[in-house]
Amino acid sequence: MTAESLSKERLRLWLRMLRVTRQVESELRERLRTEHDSTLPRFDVMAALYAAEEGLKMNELSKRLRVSNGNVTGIIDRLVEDGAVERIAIEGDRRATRVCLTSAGRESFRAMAVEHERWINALFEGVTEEDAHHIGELLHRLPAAPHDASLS
Amino acid sequence: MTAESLSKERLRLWLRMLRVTRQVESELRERLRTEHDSTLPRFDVMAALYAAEEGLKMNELSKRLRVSNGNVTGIIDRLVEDGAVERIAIEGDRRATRVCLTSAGRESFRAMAVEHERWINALFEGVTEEDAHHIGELLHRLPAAPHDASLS
DNA sequence: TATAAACTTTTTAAGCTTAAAGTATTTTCC
DNA sequence: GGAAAATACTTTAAGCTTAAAAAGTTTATA
Repeated sequence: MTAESLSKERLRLWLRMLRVTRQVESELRERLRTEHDSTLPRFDVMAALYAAEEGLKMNELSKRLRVSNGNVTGIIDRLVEDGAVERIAIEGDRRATRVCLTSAGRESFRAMAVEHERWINALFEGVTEEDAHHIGELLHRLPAAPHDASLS
Repeated sequence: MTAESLSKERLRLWLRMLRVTRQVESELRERLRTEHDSTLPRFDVMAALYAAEEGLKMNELSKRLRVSNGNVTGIIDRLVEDGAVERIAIEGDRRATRVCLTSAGRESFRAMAVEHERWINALFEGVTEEDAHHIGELLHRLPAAPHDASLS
């Protein structure tokens, strides 16, 4: 195979991945909106906080989700308004704040997470366990393989 | 395998796809910005217009890119400002407009497209032609497989 | 031919996203 | 101790994104 055709094949693969990912994101966004009055970014933030027993600092959240600092500030602002999250001062460092789910936030997340997994399972109906495993392996060879295992 | 573990495996696959896709998008966005003073949405729109000899109506563009009408309006507004695109009245239907790349727009897109393919090829360096082909096939089983071949 | 329905696009309001600049605080190190 | 650098976060400006509403135009139909 020529380098030419390899390059084209990789480009095709990328476009296909992009299309599938956008479609799934769009479905998730729609359902979070209509069924939970929420959004995908909010869900992502809440998932990260749910997994962290003691909450996270803003910059940890930002690193973990790979989004900008300012972006996290805005999303947290809104989650605080909604009563799902609280900012807690950190002893001995007045620059930073720790962010935690409130118990209402935890409850709300649990409800979304159960459905989220159901939605994904349905959307990926055509994918067998073997397929999933196989694609997963191949994805490791793609960019952004988790250099930091804690982020994957 | 239990339905339980299949569901978990699919969820893991989704999260991995999402991570890879976001990483690649982030790289592309960064390079379009620094090297071409452009953005990914602009690139997508220009790609669609480049492929359409006679340009496209706004709603065709919107359908093809799977983004909202209002979104397309804004992107086209900015491309028109930049002189990359022009709106052309359609004979016999004063509701619609046809949108075309200007020759400056075509030239600018060509330059970006060449590099874009190079970037993807480098980012997907670890993927052989076989892999690419294989994942591509599997992706057909995922949601949003092109029901309309003209959109893939 | 009216007028209702459908279509095409833009506008609006709200939120997400980034990079860059700004503010405050802590750490480094001379 | 004090200046400089690093760190943590927020603000700002610009653009992307959506859903819903609005405005104008065309088509269907009664």
